[in-house]
Amino acid sequence: MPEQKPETRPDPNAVPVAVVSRLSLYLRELQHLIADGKETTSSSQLGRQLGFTDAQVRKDLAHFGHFGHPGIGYRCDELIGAIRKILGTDRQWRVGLVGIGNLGRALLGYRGFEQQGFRIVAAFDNDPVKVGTLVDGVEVCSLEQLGETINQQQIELGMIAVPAPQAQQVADVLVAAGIGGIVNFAPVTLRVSGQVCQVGVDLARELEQVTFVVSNRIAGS
Amino acid sequence: MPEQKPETRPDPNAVPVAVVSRLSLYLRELQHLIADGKETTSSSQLGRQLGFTDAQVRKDLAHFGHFGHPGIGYRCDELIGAIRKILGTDRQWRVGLVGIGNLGRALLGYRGFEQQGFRIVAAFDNDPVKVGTLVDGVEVCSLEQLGETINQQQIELGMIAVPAPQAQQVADVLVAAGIGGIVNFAPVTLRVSGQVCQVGVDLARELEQVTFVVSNRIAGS
DNA sequence: TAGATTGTTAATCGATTAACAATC
DNA sequence: TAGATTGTTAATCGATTAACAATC
Repeated sequence: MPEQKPETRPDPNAVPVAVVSRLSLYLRELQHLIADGKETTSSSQLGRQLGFTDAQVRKDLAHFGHFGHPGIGYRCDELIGAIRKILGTDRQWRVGLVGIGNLGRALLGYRGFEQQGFRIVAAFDNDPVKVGTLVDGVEVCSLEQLGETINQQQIELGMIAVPAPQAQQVADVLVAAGIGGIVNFAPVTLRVSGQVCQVGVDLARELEQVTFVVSNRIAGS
Repeated sequence: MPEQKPETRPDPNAVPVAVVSRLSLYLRELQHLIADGKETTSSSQLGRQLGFTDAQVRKDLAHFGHFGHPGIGYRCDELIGAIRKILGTDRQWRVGLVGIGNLGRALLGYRGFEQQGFRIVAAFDNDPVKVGTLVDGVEVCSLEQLGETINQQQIELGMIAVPAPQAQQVADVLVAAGIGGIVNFAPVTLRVSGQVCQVGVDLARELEQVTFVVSNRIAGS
């Protein structure tokens, strides 16, 4: 009797983070292709546009299943659906935003989130002047209500946009409230339980990557 | 006669980008240590706090010189100076910001840039209502003045915070004006001349990295 | 069919880690 | 000195690329 063919559902820990990060890029590119009226694409086209080899594109996708059609390529809409399912963005995610300063306000107003399935449903700040006000249609709550609201509103993801010194204690509250994952915009490395996924975004750091290249290019040439 | 010992100035292309990206993290951590009154640290301490091995910390730094003291470790202020020099942030950089929407305004107000040596000296938008106004002390100029102003104001770096469909043409103008590097916040892959360093920051993409982990953790456990 | 393109294996390449002599 | 920690080499590990049979 043949063994039951096991579902190709790889241990997510076995998938390199670099692969997942490229998956998002493939998704963006496919969305652009669809917008341009393209029905299908190929690993070499995707690779060319993003600066990868065709082999890498195929290998990355092969981690998760067979999405292509030999001789044809990939159907854009099919692959978009597949990648969204892999990334978990085939549904809406309820997001809580902590810190309504300059950056927080921008995140609240940023249209790019909704397009990809993210909805900021609650905002928090400890400035009494801001609490109770409506920013982009979302009411600002006090930080004291953070844990409580996470549960009531069924918030699954948190974004931290508070000043660096406050970021860790906000993270602690989010974790205690059972948040699933955190995107942290404060320039500190957070210590969170291994149960909670954390990604850090440091805007100045991105600029530093550029200055390294620019400085050394000028010096070297 | 002994050969002139060549300056340890490695081909910047030979330094993996991952190393440079960690350099920024070391810098942040060292700044926190200084703020806490610490004078010295060690590769194992830095590694522990950031989640790397001690060997990796030493190897990364060894790409650029000998900054440590055997038996002692690293002097925080010394290493901060060394890393800033490597990253090129031992001086101020003049930055131009294109796109004064939600995100652009936040970038203008973000304090984290100045702390690391970045100064936004010009802002651009093609909305006539915004042109001429003052945002965070910076006058908003028309996009038509972009190329001209880059040169007059000696702007070396550009940040793009316009909607995705306009990002490429903004990048083209920046490149034509001789910009050194670009940080792009629009969710598109820009095509720029190889002479210009480009880094992309896609906020939704960061969230997708989190949802991947959260989705699959829940599914798997 | 001929041409195109996938999924996958094996080979290559590069990055991380472990270990240790040199140093303070 | 003994203990601590670096810088560096060699060994390991993992990721990328090249190549090609299978497929449409």
